Amino acid sequence: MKPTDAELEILHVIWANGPSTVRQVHDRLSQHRDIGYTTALKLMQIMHEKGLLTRDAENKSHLYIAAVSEEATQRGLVDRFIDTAFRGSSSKLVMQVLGQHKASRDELDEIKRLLDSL
Amino acid sequence: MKPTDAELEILHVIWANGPSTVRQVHDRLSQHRDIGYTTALKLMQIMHEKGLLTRDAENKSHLYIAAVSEEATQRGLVDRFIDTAFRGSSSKLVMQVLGQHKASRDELDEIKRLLDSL
DNA sequence: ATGTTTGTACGAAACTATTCGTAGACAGAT
DNA sequence: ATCTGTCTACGAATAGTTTCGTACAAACAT
Repeated sequence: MKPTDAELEILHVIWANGPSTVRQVHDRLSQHRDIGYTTALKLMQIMHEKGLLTRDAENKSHLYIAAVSEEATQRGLVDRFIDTAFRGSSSKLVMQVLGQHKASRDELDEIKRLLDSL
Repeated sequence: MKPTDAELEILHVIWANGPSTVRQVHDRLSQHRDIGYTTALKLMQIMHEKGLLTRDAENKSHLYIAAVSEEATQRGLVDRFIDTAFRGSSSKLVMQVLGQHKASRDELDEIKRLLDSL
């Protein structure tokens, strides 16, 4: 249910580009780090078994499709992260992030708008 | 450098209670979940090897002391989390958290104050 | 038709995290 | 002295992740 780090990398590629072949995903990943083609393939096969990806095997090169949405996945990850790293305190996490990372003025404004609506 | 989930559990206990024996940590962890005494011991020994804990071995029951601060540890975890789960967008993470988790009015006010100061 | 490229499938190695059993040291009680 | 309880140390089983080598099938080019 919880994607591993390597699985998340692949999900991000597919979320960004839509349904993709192993070749396409591997090409993308290779730009950032060393990873063998069969490694990407194996990961995507495992993700298929786990239900993270579905696939269309009509053509020789199968097309892999995200079976989980970015939103829902991130929600689950955030939940877990708040529990393990911040013992359940979401506001502590927010304070940490805002104190640490510089967001652009636009982003800050967007956050402020959201805050006012709560 | 990056504590695992089980290691974080232990760090949280020690951050909260100060230097502790294995017995004390285990008693605390047992309240929440099943965990053998020797499992806690082994984890804390490994954390000692890794440099996450130091220890005072004067007495028979060693006293384990956090070698990393809660702040610094969480900062590292957040950095990594933003990268892997949100591809570097800290504001997306904040939006997610605020949209999803209800913080108290006081917490929201505190966050707003922080935002205004940025 | 044969060799090259491109793909999937399978299995295993390397690594890490988690778990606990067993052994042995040591202190205190009888 | 010996028994009991508490502690550390050690090692090993298990499970999950990440990695890739090897094998084999299919498509394509010559």
